[in-house]
Amino acid sequence: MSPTIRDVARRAGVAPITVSRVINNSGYVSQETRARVEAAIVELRYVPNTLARSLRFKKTRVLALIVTDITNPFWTTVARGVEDVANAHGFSLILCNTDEDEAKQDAYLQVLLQKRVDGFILVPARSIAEPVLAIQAQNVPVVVLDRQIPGVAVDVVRSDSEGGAYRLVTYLLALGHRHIAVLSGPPTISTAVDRVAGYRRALAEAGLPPDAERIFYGTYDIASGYQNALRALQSTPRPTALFAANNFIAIGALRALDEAGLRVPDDIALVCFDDVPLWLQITPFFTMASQRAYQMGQRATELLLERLAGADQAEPREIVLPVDIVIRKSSGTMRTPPAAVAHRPDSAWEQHQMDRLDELI
Amino acid sequence: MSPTIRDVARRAGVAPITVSRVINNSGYVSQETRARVEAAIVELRYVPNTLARSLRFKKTRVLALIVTDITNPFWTTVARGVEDVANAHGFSLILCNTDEDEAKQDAYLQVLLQKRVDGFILVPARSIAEPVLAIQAQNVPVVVLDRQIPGVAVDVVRSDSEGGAYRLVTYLLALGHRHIAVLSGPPTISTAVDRVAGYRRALAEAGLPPDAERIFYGTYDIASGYQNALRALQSTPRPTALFAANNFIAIGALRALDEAGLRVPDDIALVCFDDVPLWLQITPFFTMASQRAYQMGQRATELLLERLAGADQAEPREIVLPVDIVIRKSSGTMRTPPAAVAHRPDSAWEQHQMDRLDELI
DNA sequence: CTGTTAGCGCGTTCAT
DNA sequence: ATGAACGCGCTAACAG
Repeated sequence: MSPTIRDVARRAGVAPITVSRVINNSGYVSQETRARVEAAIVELRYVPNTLARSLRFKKTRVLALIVTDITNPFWTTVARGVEDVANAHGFSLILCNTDEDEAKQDAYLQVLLQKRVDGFILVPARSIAEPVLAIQAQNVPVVVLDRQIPGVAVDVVRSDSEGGAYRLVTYLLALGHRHIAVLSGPPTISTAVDRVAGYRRALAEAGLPPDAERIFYGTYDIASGYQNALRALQSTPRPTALFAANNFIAIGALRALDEAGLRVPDDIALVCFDDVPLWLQITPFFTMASQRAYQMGQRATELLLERLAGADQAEPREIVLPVDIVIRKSSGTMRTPPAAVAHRPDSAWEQHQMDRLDELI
Repeated sequence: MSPTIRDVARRAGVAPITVSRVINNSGYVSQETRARVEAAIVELRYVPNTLARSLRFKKTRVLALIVTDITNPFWTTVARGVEDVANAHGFSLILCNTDEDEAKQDAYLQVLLQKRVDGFILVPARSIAEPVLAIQAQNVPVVVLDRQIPGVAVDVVRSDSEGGAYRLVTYLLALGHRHIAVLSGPPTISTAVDRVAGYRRALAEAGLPPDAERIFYGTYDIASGYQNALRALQSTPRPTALFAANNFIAIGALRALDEAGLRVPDDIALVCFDDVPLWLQITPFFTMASQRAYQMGQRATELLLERLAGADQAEPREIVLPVDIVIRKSSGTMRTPPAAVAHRPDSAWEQHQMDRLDELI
């Protein structure tokens, strides 16, 4: 069907291997034959077959990125970071979406192993060892992203969830809040647990009694945020501030508060983890702990590429990126302004968007 | 390195082809040998090599989807539609993002052709024939999504941009607006042109003079929406309504209006094409022409799979999906309410999200 | 029911 | 500077 290296060779009156040399710039080829071969390639519209090449090399130059929610801008930003680094090194990327569903995740893992991708960047649907071990059993390098998995020797890139939560809640406490509820994600995921831990540390440090705690686990989506916000409002005394463990939870909570007739921040404060996307920041609103999403993707890919380049034996590394506390309106007026960190975009794309806007303003 | 069919065969004391038959459930294999083979597969953690299989079959069972902006929820929704249908038919999906950059697009096309994907779903960065012809030259089926390309025999799935724009602007006219500006995308892309065409038809039909037209081409991003909104505000008399040709343009425009001290809809109306994502609809706000994004992805994939299934010779088809006009707050109060179509989610996922919310409300 | 042969497209090894 | 032979992992076609 489509022409092969043989067809080109015949056309140019040379041996297949000569065509190969032309394509790959390997070995010696005279100017003249090279020209003939190149002409034949154009005439036949020859396109090299990566499949055969990969079979030969046992390398595909393809990486896989498995995320849990492709509709969340946080993850698409991470994906851009991964893709940019991968492409810069001549790797393609296959992006897969699990919806936090373990069955879907495991199905993808199988398919990708069969495709012989050179490496994985995995956001595990649950903080357990099995999927990582399954990959490692095939001698394929893997980097775990965003979440911790206890007891497994594997590279990890994540944000300081505990610290970010701690600082965010501490800020609320500094504003005078004494009844703060946390709306978290699934207790099976380390980030959800870590953010609760940061919350608890802040409360404890402030000397609040244990019964001040209002902890609501759920899932990392809008519906859960809505539901748990309603629950939180039932607790007595009613919280004066809500801490949402991710952006979607915050959006769901905002809707619940809106329906309950509560204005943010006048009637109740609302802060969250994760950026809402740049383009929701029409009027900067959410006070939040902003993860460096793009950078997370970059660093994870760099780690993976290092493994591929031969750092096979090196000790597993854990990279914990800092979280930026961004003070805006949803937390209300502060009495003693703490040191606020300005929002700093970390993707070229995001930077570009902001630059374009800045030029115009 | 990783075990092959041969290793399994040796272990089980059979010939390689027998292992193949077990794996693929093809041909006859006795219960007993099957059991031995399966045991060997488990012991060796054997994973079939898709590369070799694809080389043999000249089929990869992989589809490629090339979109122009993966950060726009419209496109991730489309991608879900594609992926769901593809997976249901045993196909994997490679998702690529071009940022409306032709060079990036063409680079991806080359890589994907080399990977021998079985088919393409392409959102062309520009409405020109070359990229489609390049794919067809390799005898690979391709479906063009969202945009028209004049003079090329190819399957197309798109929305009725002209009609949607017409109805949206007609609605504004019915509200009494006589000075309406349109903020569109690149004149090189059919949707941007079509939406302007619908706008013009509505104006003409209302008997407005040609000088009532206020047309601003740009790009499909926030910065462009911001910039063109500012320009539009300069025209005299100042428009009383803006029509943004996509969601990101609307968001940029909203920011411009905010900075200009204009409230929507009290001081100026703002309507747009494309959904803003579900989770921006905290308080339903934008009046818009909503494309059936998920369905677009589905239909495109179905068309592509039909071609793969052998409908090779069939005439090119063009599927034009209707656009739903959704009346909400950003257009202001109406005097004579037209027949508004309720927003109807068309993805299982979106439906799920809404159901969960509805249950709770 | 099971095995042998051959070839998918490419590139390394070793000749010439 | 160019080419022949071989094998990457798998399976269709044809024995047995």
